[in-house]
Amino acid sequence: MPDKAQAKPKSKAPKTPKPRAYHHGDLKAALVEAGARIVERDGVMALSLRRVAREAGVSQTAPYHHFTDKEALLAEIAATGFRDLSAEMEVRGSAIAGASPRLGALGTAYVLFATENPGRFRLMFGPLIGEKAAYPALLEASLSSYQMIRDAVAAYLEEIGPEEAGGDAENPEAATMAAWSLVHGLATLINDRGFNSEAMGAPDIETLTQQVTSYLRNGLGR
Amino acid sequence: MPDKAQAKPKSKAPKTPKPRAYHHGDLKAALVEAGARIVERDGVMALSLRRVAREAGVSQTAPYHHFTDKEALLAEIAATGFRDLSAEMEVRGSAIAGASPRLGALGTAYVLFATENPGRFRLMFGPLIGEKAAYPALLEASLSSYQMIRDAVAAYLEEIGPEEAGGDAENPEAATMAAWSLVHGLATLINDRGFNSEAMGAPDIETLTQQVTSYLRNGLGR
DNA sequence: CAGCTCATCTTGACGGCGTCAAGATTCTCC
DNA sequence: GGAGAATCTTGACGCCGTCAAGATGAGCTG
Repeated sequence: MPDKAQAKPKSKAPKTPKPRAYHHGDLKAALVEAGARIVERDGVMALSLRRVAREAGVSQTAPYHHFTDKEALLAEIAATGFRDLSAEMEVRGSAIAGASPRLGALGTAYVLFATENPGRFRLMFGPLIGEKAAYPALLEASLSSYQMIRDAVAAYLEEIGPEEAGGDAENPEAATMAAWSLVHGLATLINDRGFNSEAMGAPDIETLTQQVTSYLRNGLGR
Repeated sequence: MPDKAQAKPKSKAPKTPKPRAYHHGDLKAALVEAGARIVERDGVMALSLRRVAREAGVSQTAPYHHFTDKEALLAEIAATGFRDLSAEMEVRGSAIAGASPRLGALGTAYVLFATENPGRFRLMFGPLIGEKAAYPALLEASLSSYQMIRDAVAAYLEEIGPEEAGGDAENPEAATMAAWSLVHGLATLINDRGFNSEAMGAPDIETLTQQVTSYLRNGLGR
């Protein structure tokens, strides 16, 4: 690497404005990105720390200066998955007026994210990360996704009114659990298909999701 | 290298009534059993082929005479999981009259199996087995579990009558997908908890399951 | 600028892993 | 009882996660 002689604008600031830029630039982010690429390309089981380091162009032990162990790197990749999931739900849901179709849009976004990013989805919920709550960034990102669904469920319960929603209007946790469970189970079963996904009469994933989630909406609203 | 002049097994049964009893007795079943024990005791990630062999008292390569590779052993363990799941659903559901409570009993059995056998449950649906359809025994066992749920859903749709069930009475696949998705997602989320399972107002898993599945039943029946 | 300090990255090594190759042991069957 | 196949063992290879020790370069203080 010849020219890295690029000097930063020393015009000011004894403090570096960038967070960190030592030898590599930003190896931590590069490792997360390389890991996510491997997971999606070759599957969860093909991801090894040495492979990630190789893909990032550094030695095998370089990651240990940014992550305490392999699991910590996996947790960071999973956290980016939750952030992307939240972003996709935001994109698909924010433009839609009406709590019921908005809830359906969130479910569609959830299932679509899972089927378009199966590697990271398996990482986010699979057993490769033993204690997910041990990683604050992962916990926060997952709670953020949870709250997006919870807010949509609460808005839906409020829209249909208290006499329809029963006591759930004030405590939407159980209804949220049902909604998340439904889309999460559907996404998991689609991803681990091979069982018989085409056997049912649903042409594509989007309509299948709406078909399945409609059961819950009808149930929620009585 | 020192003396292994230990007396050989003199317990010489002339005719083995069992299907196969060569050196070990029935190593294949012993390996599956040891593997399931390790998975439940120490988690999915702690299961290695060498460890299973050690636990069964044989050398590291002995399993290769009964399974083509590690994944094949995992698939066999997962298949026993599906068989046990079907058995538990049978036990809980068969004694119950009425399609609606019977469907609820199946859901409860499903979630209880997942929470009582989290290791095997993760094996059955996690990413450790790449192509699940590549193992006939696993495929058959999982299809058998699927059909138990499908039959219960179909019976329920028939009980509530065609005008309530809509067109689903003749093709219960979508409704089955919804039912399976709901309990499967709930089981997964409970097992990977640490997020916030106690936050909602459900005391134990059984009532939580009934609470959540009641949404779907109300939805299915109108 | 000199020099210190520390974060960063490297090389080398250790034990455990999945799996193959080759040899030893034991069962089945004629 | 002997042939052949099934079963199990020892040994080895390369990849893995991770630790220890050293090299390199950035930023701070004087």
